[in-house]
Amino acid sequence: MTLQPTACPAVLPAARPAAAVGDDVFALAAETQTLERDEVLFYEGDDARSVYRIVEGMVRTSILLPDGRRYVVDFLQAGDIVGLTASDTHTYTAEAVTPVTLSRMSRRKLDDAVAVRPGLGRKMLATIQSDLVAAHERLLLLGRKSVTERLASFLLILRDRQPADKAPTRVVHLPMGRTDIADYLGLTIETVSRTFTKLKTAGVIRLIDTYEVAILDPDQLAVIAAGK
Amino acid sequence: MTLQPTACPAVLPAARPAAAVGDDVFALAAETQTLERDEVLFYEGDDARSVYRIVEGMVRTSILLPDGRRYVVDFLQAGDIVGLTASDTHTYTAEAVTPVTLSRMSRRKLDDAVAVRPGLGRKMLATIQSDLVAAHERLLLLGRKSVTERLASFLLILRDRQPADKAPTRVVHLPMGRTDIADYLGLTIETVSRTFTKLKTAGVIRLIDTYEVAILDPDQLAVIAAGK
DNA sequence: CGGTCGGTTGAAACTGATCAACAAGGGTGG
DNA sequence: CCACCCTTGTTGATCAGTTTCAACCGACCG
Repeated sequence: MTLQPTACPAVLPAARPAAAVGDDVFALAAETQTLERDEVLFYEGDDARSVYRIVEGMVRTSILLPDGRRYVVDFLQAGDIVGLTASDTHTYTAEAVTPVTLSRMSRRKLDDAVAVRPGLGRKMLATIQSDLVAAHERLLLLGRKSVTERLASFLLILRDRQPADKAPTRVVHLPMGRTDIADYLGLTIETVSRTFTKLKTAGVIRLIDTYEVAILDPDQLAVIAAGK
Repeated sequence: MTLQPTACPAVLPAARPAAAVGDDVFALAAETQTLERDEVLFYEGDDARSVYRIVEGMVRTSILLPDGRRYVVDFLQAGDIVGLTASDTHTYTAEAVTPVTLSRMSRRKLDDAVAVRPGLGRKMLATIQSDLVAAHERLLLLGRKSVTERLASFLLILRDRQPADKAPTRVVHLPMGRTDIADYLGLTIETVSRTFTKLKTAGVIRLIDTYEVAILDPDQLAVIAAGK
């Protein structure tokens, strides 16, 4: 029995260990649920009665400051788990960025499953530890990186998370709006927009449309993301 | 069997569940090690062969960007665990802020202990989940809070982590230098210094000396930290 | 076909960084 | 034991980057 059941991604745009927790468990006893665009799955502070595994679509998790400032914790995709927390209430709000399909499982059932299968607990531990590493990388990004470096990092993160079947991943799909990106990177929408333009002018990317970016010079983008 | 073995701190300056993992295990089979001020415990990238529990003193964990920009991940105190990672190499550097005493335990031994005592795995899970919640709060802080809000939050975090025996916690001890604080809050030392002065001038705190701050108006400080 | 929403672009204001000087300790060597 | 130096923190002046305010544009919808 070991503490490192899965290898941890070493590079900065941490690839998510897709479905690390969900694979088996959610097959057992989960009901399907769907969400419209912008529909809320749960609010920060709600009782954490269920855990969800995303089947399709994108979910955004966020935290609000009393005066309305918002911070987007993460964008979650197919295979990712939402709502897993040590607390008995959710620490963030979860909403649908696109139409979403997900499997819901009661907290109780998941706990039972963990009791029966110790390997599951280890998988959860590994998943959360990799989330923590990703959070540390985000902290470095927010605390010490310039706007351009942040956006470059963001594009690379999204590219590396994209479904593998879209093989020649030169095109990054951005299902979320500029406001979401701004709240994820700690910026304003205007600055995000300007920085996209800047990268475009520099010849590093091409803006196919608002929700589609072509990476023209991946190496250069990586250099920028790494920090000058 | 449940996923929430310990209550999760609800308020923002998350109190650390002191020694959540270490209590029992490190009593079994650990050797003591000491560090001088600024001595390195391990570097980012080193093999993660051991896990440490701090007995006394303060340790800082940090990550470097290629060009020298630094980000302080956290300040760790007596009871906290250092070096616990899912990866087989450390994802950050750990150094002594003050002279430090710690218990060292090999990764192997800890793994064995976890195998024998399933409750231990759950404790680790809870500890890491609370770390993750703390990381999310830091992300909000770095992404969306002003300088004054950040420093106020920092003082409250440190106050709430202080040993309980120093009961009327109106005085916060800052073992670390201004550079460390700046790298923790994503600022420059000049800005940190100016902001201390600003809070002092506002009558919210008093600077006893460089390493000691008296909180004159805790309510006001909390209001500032919460975001205006 | 107007209205609304989200995104882009421009100009001005502001916040925090940078550059620079100075002060206060603490340690070391004469 | 004292003088000096080196480190760390504070304060001031200027600068740069990002936000804010504002206008405009295009797409989607009713």
